[in-house]
Order: sequence, then structure tokens, then C-alpha cells
Amino acid sequence: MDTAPRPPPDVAARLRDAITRGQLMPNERLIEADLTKVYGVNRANIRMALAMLDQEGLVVREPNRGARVRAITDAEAIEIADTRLAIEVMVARQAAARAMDTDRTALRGRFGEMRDAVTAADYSAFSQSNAALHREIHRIAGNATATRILTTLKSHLMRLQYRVILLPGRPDQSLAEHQAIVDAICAGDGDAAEAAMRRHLTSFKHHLTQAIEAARHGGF
Amino acid sequence: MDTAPRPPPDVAARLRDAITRGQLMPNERLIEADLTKVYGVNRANIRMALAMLDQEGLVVREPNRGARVRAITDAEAIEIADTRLAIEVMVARQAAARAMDTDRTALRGRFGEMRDAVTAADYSAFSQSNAALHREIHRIAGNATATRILTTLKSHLMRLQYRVILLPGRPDQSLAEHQAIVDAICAGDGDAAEAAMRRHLTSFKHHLTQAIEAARHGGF
DNA sequence: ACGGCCCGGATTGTCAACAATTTGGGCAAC
DNA sequence: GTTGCCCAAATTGTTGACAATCCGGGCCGT
Repeated sequence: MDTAPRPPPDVAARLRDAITRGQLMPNERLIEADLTKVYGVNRANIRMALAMLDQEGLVVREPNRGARVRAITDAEAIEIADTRLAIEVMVARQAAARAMDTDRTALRGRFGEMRDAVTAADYSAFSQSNAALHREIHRIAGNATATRILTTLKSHLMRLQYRVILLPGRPDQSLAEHQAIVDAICAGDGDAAEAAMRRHLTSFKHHLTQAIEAARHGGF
Repeated sequence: MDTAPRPPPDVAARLRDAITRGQLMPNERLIEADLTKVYGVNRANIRMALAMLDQEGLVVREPNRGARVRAITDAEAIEIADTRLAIEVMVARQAAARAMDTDRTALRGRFGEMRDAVTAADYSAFSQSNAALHREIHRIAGNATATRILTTLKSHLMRLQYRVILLPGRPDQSLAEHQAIVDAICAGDGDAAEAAMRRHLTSFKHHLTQAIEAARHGGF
């Protein structure tokens, strides 16, 4: 196995991935010397990456005590879901206002992939097409600022999201909600797009709350 | 003059201040060696601070070519105003839902300061009390995630904001808008608070657009 | 003149050694 | 047994030197 000779395409991005994918557990210590070996880059680079992820909220650093993966509380998860809702609702409206013909076909294409994933009961594909559909909406809206913030917020939710997807009946409901969003955007109806996105993310938040409650009582 | 012996209370914060206050011009190069002398800290620390501000969007860094103050385009300023509106509207609703009696008096106090600043025609005090009032709303809402994002967004707008404040009649209008927001939050009326905040920030965005247009044609 | 070429200064990127701090554990005193 | 103390290992923070890169200006051939 190669431990170091890999090309280093931005340590911060790789660390971010490892955290959002759950490969690094919340509160796990991030020791600079170890990361140096894992990613094959200098300690100075590790330090810069940790500083960035700290700024981003994925990592906490205490003076002279190093960095740890930031554990988000239940209350904070709700905050994130709320904020995400507020922004994504605006983005949906903007997407409806700015969608061209090519955008509509692209959007419908993404939705088709999502439907296929649901009928195939492929959770992984569903998750991916879900993300792809939302990215498509962001692209159409053309609001880079909002997109950047949403990406960060979602990176925080990702660690919990898999529980929501696994709730019984969730994929079908989610599919119907996305259908409404896509239709509204393709119709150029900003009000409807905003309302549909609000319904979708309110539903998501509801299920997230349920999952959190279940986890709290269920033990882990 | 002392150049170095000052206590270094977080370089990133001081650099951020210098940028948002307009002491460092857009596109101005940030040379590590120079900053080392100015802030009296090591180059490694300067590098970490620049990495954080890059992550935050206040600075751009190109490989082997150093860092510059990021220049935000007119279109981006609008994006930021839009996104700010979307989040702050949600925060206003949450503040209305969660305001206690002490919060109400604190909020009214801030509003009083703002009114005083307007009657005194003190632009600086107005700007400060404006920021303080919004911070108070954030505190009451208790949504740390949204507050953090809003703080970042406003740091980007700050470089342009002074132009909006100087528009004739703006302080009086702004005062009336804030009156409505404060009243709604104190009344615990989430819908009204959201609507009032939306009116206020839509108005702000309108004036910002005007200021940008004026600057584009006016020359500077 | 003019275009390409090369060089030297300025600047960023990398690295290893050193200093300072925290942490955990053993040892002694009570 | 427990409390407090102190030391050693682990880890973070700092520093300076060196390598790599970019940029402007002069130089040469045409």
C-alpha cells in the first residue's frame, strides 16, 4: 500500500471529506503528526488545513491542545436545517425565475435519475441523485454566494442524513416533493417553487427531528 | 511608534477588520513579509490567517502568487444582500417566537439609541446602533449558525454600506422600518416580524442597487 | 526598433529543528 | 486510601533557513 506517494490535491478538501463521510468520529483528536503521515504533506500544510476547517466549523481548535472533529449538538442540527431551509427556499425561487429551456431538460433528467433510484430501492444512488438534483437547482439559480453557504451547511448535515433516508417511506415521499419542486421551477412559477421547496425541507427537518429523538432514546 | 510590541489578539481578526474597514483596498496584494512586520507575528501565523480569510471569502490566494484582498463584483453584492435577507427574515421570526420580557426591554433600548443617533444626525452612531440592534435580534433568536453566517455576509457588505447610509432620507426611513421590526418582535408576532424584516432588507437592497448604479455611472 | 531570452530580485512554499505547553502516571506524604 | 506534586512523554507552537516560483527589465539577434 502506498501511504505517502499519492498526489496531494488539497489537504483541506480530503480532510473535509473524511469528516463528512464519518470516517473521523466527532470529538476525535486530529493530531498533526499523524495527519502528516496519512496525507503525505508537511505539518505546516496540515496546520493551514485545520485552520480552514476550523473557520468552516467542521473542526474545533483549542490553544496548545490541538484540533478535534467538531461534534454538532442536536439543537445545532436543527439550526442548520432551519438556515438551510431559509436559503434554499430563496434559491428555488431564483431558479424558477432564471430557468432556460436547457435548464428544464437538465432538471428533468436529474429527476428521472432520482426516480430510477427509488424504483430500484438503491439508497446510495438515491442519495447521490438527490444531491445532484439540488446542485442542478443551485446552478440554475446562479447565486454563487448562496450555493457556497448551502454546501457548507449540507456538509454538516451529511453525518446525520443517512438516518433520515433510511426512515420507512421516506424515499417515496421525498420523490413526490421533488416532483413538485421540479414542476414549479420548470413552469417558471417562483411562488410555487418556493412553497414546494419549503414543504420539502420542512418535511426533511421533521424527519431529522424524529431521527434525532429516536437516536436519543434508542441508545446511540 | 510601536511596530511590534503590541499584544497579538488573533491576526485573522485584525486583518479582517482592516479589510472590512476599507483600510486595505480590493485587489491589494497582501505580502506575507510585510504583514509579519505590521502585526508582529510569525510568517506561519500570517499564512494561517490568510488561509482562514480565504475560506471566509475576504481574500483570494493563487498558488505561488500570494494573496490579495478579494474584490466583490456588483452582481455578487446583490447575491449577498439576497442571501442575507433570506436568513435574517428567518431570524426575525425566531426572535419574535423566543423573546422574553428582558429581551423586549433590551431591544427597545437599542432602538432608543438608534433614534437618538438619527435625531442627532450622527452617522457613525447610527451605523453602530444599527449593528447593535441587529445583533440584539440575533441574540434573542438564539440561532448561532445563522448568526455566524450573517456576520460573515455583513462583513462583505460593510465595504459598500457607507454609501447607502449617506443616501438622503435613508436614516429616517431605516428608523421607521426598524420600529416596525422591534414592535413585531416585542409583540411576539412572527409573521409580522418576518414581513417587517423583509420590507427593511428589501428596501436596503433597493438602495444598495441604487448606490451601485450611481457609482458605476458617477465614475468612482 | 522589436521580439524573444535570460537573469536577478522579490515572494511564496517547504522543511527540520527547537521551545513551550499539556497530560497522564508514579511516588511520597498524610 | 487519598491527595498533592513532580517528572516525562506527547503534542502543539515558533523560528529560521533553504528551495521553488514568479515577475520585470535588460540584452541580444534580427
